Amino acid sequence: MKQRTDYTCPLELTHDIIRGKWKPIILWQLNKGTSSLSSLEKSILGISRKMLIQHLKELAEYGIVGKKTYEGYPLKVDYFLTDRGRRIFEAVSILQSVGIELMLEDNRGDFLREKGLL
Amino acid sequence: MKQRTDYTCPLELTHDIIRGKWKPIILWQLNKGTSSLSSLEKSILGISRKMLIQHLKELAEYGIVGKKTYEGYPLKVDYFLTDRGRRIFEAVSILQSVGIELMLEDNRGDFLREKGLL
DNA sequence: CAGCATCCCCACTGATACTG
DNA sequence: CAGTATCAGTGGGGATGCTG
Repeated sequence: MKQRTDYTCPLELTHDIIRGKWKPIILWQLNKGTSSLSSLEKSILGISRKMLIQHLKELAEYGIVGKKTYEGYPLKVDYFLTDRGRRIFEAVSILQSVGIELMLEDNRGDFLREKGLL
Repeated sequence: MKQRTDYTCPLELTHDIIRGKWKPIILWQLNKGTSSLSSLEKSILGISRKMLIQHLKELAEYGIVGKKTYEGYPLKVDYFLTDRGRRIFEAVSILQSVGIELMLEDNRGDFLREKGLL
């Protein structure tokens, strides 16, 4: 993600980092314990492998996610939330609760039930 | 902002709403009490009037900001955070603290001092 | 002071195919 | 299974000028 050069506030820096379309849902899945590329890919509706990797890399650059690579075949890599990632997750968690509220108002309770959120 | 059609999670809905480049800083300024278009414009470095209005409108559509128009000339309009907006502000507030942390690590303490954040 | 209309660019994203 | 490379589209956002 492109970073702006003039800031009014530090929050713009963080926002530029997590603006990416899939960033919050990636953090959400990581927090749930999903840790491999392929399981992340399967758990996130509509994401492509390219974007998944790109977003994970950006999140790692800013110390929001960590990565552990294991030796040998088949290849195995675990992604996880860092302490900082867990702090950002708190913000994502608020987005989730507001999202549920918005969907309820919009008569999308069926979706929420499907997902086991109601 | 374009909304996706397939969701893994309600948080993606909220994220699509606040993804806009200036949305968080607008919420931040509104929470500080900045309420008119022109004062918002002046307080946010780099924003254009077009984007400011567009983002305010989108935030209003989802009940995150409210708008009060006064009669008479000169025109006067006040924007403000709704209850929902204040909840989202909690998330923005987390972004702010992480942003400060990131800037400190990146030796940008001078910027923070200029802004009175240190 | 508040807000709308247009034109235009490029950054973000998606699709597809290939490699260790 | 994890990751890279390339090409193409599109819509988000910047600039500018006009209106109530």
